[in-house]
Amino acid sequence: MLRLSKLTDYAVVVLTRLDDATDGGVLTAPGLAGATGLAEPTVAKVLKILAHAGLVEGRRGALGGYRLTRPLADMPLIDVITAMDGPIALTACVDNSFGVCESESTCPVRGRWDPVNEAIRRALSGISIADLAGPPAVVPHPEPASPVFVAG
Amino acid sequence: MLRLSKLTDYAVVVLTRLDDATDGGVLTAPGLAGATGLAEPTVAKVLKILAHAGLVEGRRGALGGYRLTRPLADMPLIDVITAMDGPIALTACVDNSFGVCESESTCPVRGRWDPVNEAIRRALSGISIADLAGPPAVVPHPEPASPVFVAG
DNA sequence: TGCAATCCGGACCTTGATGGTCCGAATTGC
DNA sequence: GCAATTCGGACCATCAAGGTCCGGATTGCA
Ligand code: SF4
Ligand code: SF4
Repeated sequence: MLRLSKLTDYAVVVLTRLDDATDGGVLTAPGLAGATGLAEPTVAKVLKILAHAGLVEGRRGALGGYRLTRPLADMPLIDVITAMDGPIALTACVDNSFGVCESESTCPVRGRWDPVNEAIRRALSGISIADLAGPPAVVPHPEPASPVFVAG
Repeated sequence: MLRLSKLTDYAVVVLTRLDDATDGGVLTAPGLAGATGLAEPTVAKVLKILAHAGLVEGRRGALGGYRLTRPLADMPLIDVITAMDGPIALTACVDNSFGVCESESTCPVRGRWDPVNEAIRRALSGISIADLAGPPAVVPHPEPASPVFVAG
């Protein structure tokens, strides 16, 4: 259903909670688990992946924990999605991938999905995590469609 | 990876092939399978789902087959995705769904995904199947981001 | 110096959805 | 009446995602 993975969803929740203590302090994985209501191993896994992508920073040892590397306003949503779910790729044939699709030779839409991917990437790049956690942002219907393709 | 299902991809392929004979004629499922290089049962399944959604029309009996109900230019991509993969729903908490998420009570981003869904829906509504099958449509980078949220 | 707390990395298994296949029933043209 | 074709549903296999667990490394404290 064009649904992103649960881990990505949890990542956003954890990131917003992690914003509660950004002033030098760190939060532990069990602490975040308790704050978010998620299972501890799951939160730990999410934090590990986020740390691997550089979105959060982990400090080991006693009094260790996780800390944001950037304010949430400077963290676009696409970065989180890319970190958790991998790059945006609606179909198997992206960029220059071969051999993944059985009918790549006779397919008339071979490589035509790239603009669609670009459109979604652009839509997701304009949204930051702060927008998802901030005040009840209103959607003002800015423009009807902003067409991506030029009519041939 | 924010990837839509293969069936949706195949649906687009079948639809573009189905456009080859729209002038009253119909195409059979095995014929389309041969033209697309996909397995016959898979094509049949795709056509059944598309027929159920009203995107194609099936005629039974001898000399039966499938036919497009609309030109591809009037068939936005989101209709095909909705027909195959169901409605666009990035997370479990869409609109007014309860009980699906375990941490729906303590989640700070509860319901905040709806604008994101809207953004993607809008991006996908501006693209038709004809754009995917037509000439090598150029992407002109119309606007940088077209922000969905208003800065609070 | 020893100990406890915490992150780190990987491997493992379980589950759910998806993809793919098949068969019987209904319908239409000859 | 017969053959051809779609229609509808059920069925099973496969795969990736979700979730869990353990050992090792690092840091602060007594
Ligand atoms: S080659 Fe065609 S069928 Fe294969 S993944 Fe690309 S668009 Fe889909
Ligand atoms: S309530 Fe929160 S955690 Fe649950 S699906 Fe919605 S955004 Fe995700």
